[in-house]
Amino acid sequence: MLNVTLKQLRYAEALARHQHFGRAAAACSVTQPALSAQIKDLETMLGSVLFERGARTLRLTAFGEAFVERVGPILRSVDELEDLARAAQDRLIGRLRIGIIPTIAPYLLPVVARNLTDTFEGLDLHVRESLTSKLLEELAEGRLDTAILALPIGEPGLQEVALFDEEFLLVRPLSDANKPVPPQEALRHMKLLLLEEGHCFRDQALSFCETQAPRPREMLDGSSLSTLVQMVGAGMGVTLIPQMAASVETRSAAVALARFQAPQPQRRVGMVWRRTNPLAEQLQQVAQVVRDTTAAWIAEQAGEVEPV
Amino acid sequence: MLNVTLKQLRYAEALARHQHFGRAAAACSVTQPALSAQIKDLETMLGSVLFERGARTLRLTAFGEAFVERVGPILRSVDELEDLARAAQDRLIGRLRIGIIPTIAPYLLPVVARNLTDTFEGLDLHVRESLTSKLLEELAEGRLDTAILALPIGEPGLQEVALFDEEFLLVRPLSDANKPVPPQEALRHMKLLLLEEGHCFRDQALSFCETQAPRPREMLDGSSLSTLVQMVGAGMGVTLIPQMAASVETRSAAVALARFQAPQPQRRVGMVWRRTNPLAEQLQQVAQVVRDTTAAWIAEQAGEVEPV
DNA sequence: CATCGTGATAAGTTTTGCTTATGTTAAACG
DNA sequence: CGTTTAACATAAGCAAAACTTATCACGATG
Repeated sequence: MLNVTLKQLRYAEALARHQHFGRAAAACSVTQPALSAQIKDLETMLGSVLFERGARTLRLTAFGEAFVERVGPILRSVDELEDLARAAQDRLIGRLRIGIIPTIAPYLLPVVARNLTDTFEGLDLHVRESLTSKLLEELAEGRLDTAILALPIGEPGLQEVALFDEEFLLVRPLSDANKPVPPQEALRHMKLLLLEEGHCFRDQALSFCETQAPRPREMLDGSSLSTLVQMVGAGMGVTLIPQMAASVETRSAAVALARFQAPQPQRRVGMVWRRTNPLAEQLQQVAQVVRDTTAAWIAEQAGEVEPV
Repeated sequence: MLNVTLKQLRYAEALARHQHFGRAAAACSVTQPALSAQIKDLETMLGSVLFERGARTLRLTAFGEAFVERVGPILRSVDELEDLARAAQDRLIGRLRIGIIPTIAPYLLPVVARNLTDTFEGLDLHVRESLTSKLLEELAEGRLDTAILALPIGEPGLQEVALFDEEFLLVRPLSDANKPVPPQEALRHMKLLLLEEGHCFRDQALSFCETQAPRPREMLDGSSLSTLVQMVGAGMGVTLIPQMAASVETRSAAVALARFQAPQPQRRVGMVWRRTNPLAEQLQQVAQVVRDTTAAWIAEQAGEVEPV
């Protein structure tokens, strides 16, 4: 089998340009015999002579001309390849596929997406909104680079980093606004509206209410926090929402927000990725951008709810 | 400077295809450490990881995917390069630029061109018709591969091979058809029509007539043998034409052909090329095709002129 | 917990490729 | 017409690259 090397192609191109072994060799930073040998090897492999050596002239054969004509584009493509690498090595660049759970995505995305694409110029951000289980599956299959969800996950193959903690707030009908905040244990007797099965936020809420066995009879499942809040506004019950959703979701509903006394329910939001992902360092940078973006924002939203 | 090799690109492509170091290595006919090392070197040079190694899974990084996507076309181009060489090595193929002098071209070309393109399938024949001096110049400059002209040339850098010898015939007005053929020395007193300056055939004719100094007064210069013959038919004088031109040029003119007694004037037609031309062997084959084609043809034309 | 699959690493050997020095050939020059 | 010069080929020696075999390390799996 033939075994042409890029070196030979570079030498051949130089020789074609300079029409002179010595100068071509100098241009390639090697000595003339080195270049001569490579050209000779190349010609031997090809079975045809590329260069017609005269005593004082060097000229391409017809075949050599056709050959060199094709060599140029090849070498340029290889150079592009090296450029591609150089462009990618320092900062995160190109496609980043990030999954976010539904109780985070709509609130986090608007403030974070802009900062990410500003920080990482040339970043091609792909976001997928799915339940935790599906995100973890896609992460394992390599169809996602990272995911933002509620910690802990506890998968051994996944690296977890915390982004921020946030409280859960009680959402009541506006008519209840001035009532005292019920203690934790009182919740189990109230009509608690929850997200449908599969949302981790549902489990976290149930956990806080110390309601071991879900009682489907009494709870209407909503497919989004937005729906739940509207249901509360209609007097169908109460619900919990994470703090980051508060200002958005309660703006257009007749509901009142209340903060629980300690122990306050809360969740830890974090980012995960495969431990084997070589973009780990860049993903840490992404995590930091999210942290920086959300830190002030979370605090600001907390101030909107009087501590009751 | 980066120094990516084709070998690395081939290994990377194989690894991307097989998703497995061992199998990719086998496909490349090397051992796994060899392939591993090359991939590692490649990644180090690029400054980015191409493959994400899991314990049981191997997956392309986003960068690796973009990289391999570009590698395919490059490797295919290189393979095409090797195909090009294989196609060219056995027989003459591709462009052949051949120069022919005007007193040969129109007669030789029709019978030879067909035979050449039949013999050398895929031959791309380019013919240039010029005077000897211009042909030699173009040959030296590499703008022609070979030339067919009258020998000898005597250039040290040129290889000469004979193709055939041919007589010069006397062209007289038809009214002179039955007169005896004038002896060589009588020609200098006749009104001899010749080609314009620069044609070697002019010099050869003059040489035969032993007319050292051309006498422009008495000679009208024609730019082609065809014109000369027509002038003879109009009674303006006599001329000489090479045998191969005889049947074509005298068919439509009121002239008579006559063969000289010994010593008959003649010329040797041959082929020349640069000694450094690597196509020498193939050019010898071309010469042989021309010889074979013309041998019978010259003899046949000779029979048309009675030996007087 | 032991085993297996898989890639990384180590040591040793072959191959490649480079450099310096010298040979060869043909054109150019006096 | 012999000498010089230009230019590529060849030779010898050496350094670096690349391959092979053998072994290690690690995580998944039963």
